[in-house]
Amino acid sequence: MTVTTIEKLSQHVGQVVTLQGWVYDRTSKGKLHFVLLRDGSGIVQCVVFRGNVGEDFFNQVAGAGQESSITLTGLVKAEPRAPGGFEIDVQSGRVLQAVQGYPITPKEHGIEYLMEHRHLWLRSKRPWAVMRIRHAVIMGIRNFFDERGFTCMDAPIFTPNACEGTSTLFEVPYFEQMAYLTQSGQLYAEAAAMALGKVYTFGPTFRAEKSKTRRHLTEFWMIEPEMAYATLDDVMSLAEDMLSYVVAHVLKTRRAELAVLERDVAKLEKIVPPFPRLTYEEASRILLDSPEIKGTDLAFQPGEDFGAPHETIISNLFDRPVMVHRYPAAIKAFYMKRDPLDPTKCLSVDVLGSEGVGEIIGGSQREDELQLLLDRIEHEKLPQEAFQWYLDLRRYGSVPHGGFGLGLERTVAWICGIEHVREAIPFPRTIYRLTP
RNA sequence: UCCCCGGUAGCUCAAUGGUAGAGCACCCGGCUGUUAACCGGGUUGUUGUAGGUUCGAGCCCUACCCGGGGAGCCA
Repeated sequence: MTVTTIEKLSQHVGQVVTLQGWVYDRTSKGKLHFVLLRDGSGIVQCVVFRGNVGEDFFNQVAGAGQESSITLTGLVKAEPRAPGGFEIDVQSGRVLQAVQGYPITPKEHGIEYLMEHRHLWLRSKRPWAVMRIRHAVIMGIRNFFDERGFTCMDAPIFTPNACEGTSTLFEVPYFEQMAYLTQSGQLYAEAAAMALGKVYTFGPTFRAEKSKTRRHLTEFWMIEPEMAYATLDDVMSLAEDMLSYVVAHVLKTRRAELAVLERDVAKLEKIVPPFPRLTYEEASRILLDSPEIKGTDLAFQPGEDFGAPHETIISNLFDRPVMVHRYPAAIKAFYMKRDPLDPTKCLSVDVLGSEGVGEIIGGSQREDELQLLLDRIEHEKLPQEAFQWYLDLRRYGSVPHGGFGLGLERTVAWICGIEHVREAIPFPRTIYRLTP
C-alpha cells in the first residue's frame, strides 16, 4: 500500500493509496460522508460509504469533526464532481483523534479572532497558499543569487549600535552591557562584499517603530545583496532582474496557490524588465501636478520624502514596479553616495511595487570616500567611535559598491495580492501583538 | 506619539434609555453526491473593566484595558 500526498494524486489514478492528514471539512448524508481531507500539500474529497467501510469506521468518521487527525486508504479516481477533480473512494482508515469544536469554522471570522488563533489559522486554505508562495519567493531569491555568483553571508542579529541611527531599536541586556536587535545587515554586508565580491544577507530585522499600518511589522525578514565594484545602475538592474526572476518562479510553481488567493495572474505576468525609472525630480513633478492631492493635506512638498499616498499615486501609473532614484541627500541615510552631477542628491533608489503596494526595496550606491563619510557621520551627529570598523572599509581598498534591502513580507504580500503584511509571515509581530 | 472606528452567545452580528435576539457552530433525529448541503428538534449570556447620570443603562457621561484602520517613520 502506497502512502502518498494529495499534490501527487494525479500520478496514482486507479491505484489504492493511503493519505495522512486532517479533516478540513465534512458533510454527511445518511449512509455516506464526504470528508475534505487536507495533508499540507493540498485538499482532496474522500467519500466514505457505510457499505464499503463497515459500521464501526463509518460511525467513527461521523464523530470526527473539523481538524480530526485521520488516515484514509482508498482508490484514487478522477471525478469531475469533486473539488479539485480527484476523489478517494475510501476502503478503510483510522481516526487518530476525533475532534469536536475546532475554533475556526468555514464561516467568517474577524481579524482579531484569527490573529489570536494564528497557530490554528495557518491550517486554513488562504494562509496555506500564502505560506507556500512565501517559500517559493525565498527559493526564487536564493536561486537567483546563487546563479549569479553571490555568497550568502548573514549579518549578526545582536548589534552594538544603530546602523542608521534614526529608527527606534529594540534594546536587550547583553551580559554587562546593552545590545540592540539589528535593523539592517547592510553595514556587515558591505564588509562581506569587500571579502567575497558579491554577497547577500537573509535574516530577520527588528524595528521598534510604533507603526500601525498594513505595511509594518516590528519583526520582518530582509534580503540585502551588496556588490563590490557596483554603481547605482548596477544596483537598479539587479533589483529589476531579481524581482522579475522571483515573480516568474512563483508563476511557474505556485499556480494553484495563486488561484486560492484569487490573484489576477495577468498582472504578475507583466512583471518583466525593463522597469520604469524616474528620478526623484521627475516623480516630484508628477506629484505636484496630481489633481488627487493638489490643495489637500496630502499635497506634496518639494524636497520632502514621499509619503504612502504619494507612492501609491506613482505606482498606479505603471503596470510594473517603478524605480525612483536620486533622492535628496538630506532625507536619506548617511552612507549613501552623493550624485557627482548634483551634490544635493544621492545615488539612491526606492522600488515601489506595482498596484499601489508601496516601497518594497530601498538601495543605493554607498559613499566610498573616507572623508566624505566622516563628514556625514559628524553632520548627522552619529557616534563616530561606533563606526570605526565600518570606516576601515574605506581605509583599506575602498571601491565603488552598492546594494539594496528587500522586505520579504512586503514582496510576498505584493505577489499574493493581499492587503496586509501580517498575513505574509507565519507569526506576525506588531506593536500590539506578541502572541501566539 | 497623534487622529478615527470597534468590544453583546463559541463565531459573525442585531437590539428608540423600558422583558438581550438572529444566523452559523455544537447536541439529537432523517437523508447514497455533498460543494458555506438540506429538513425537524434542542442547548448557549458577568453586553471589555471600574465608576457615574437615571425610576430604569448593552445604549448616555468619565477613566482605563484590549483590538482594528490611518498618519509620521520605514522594508
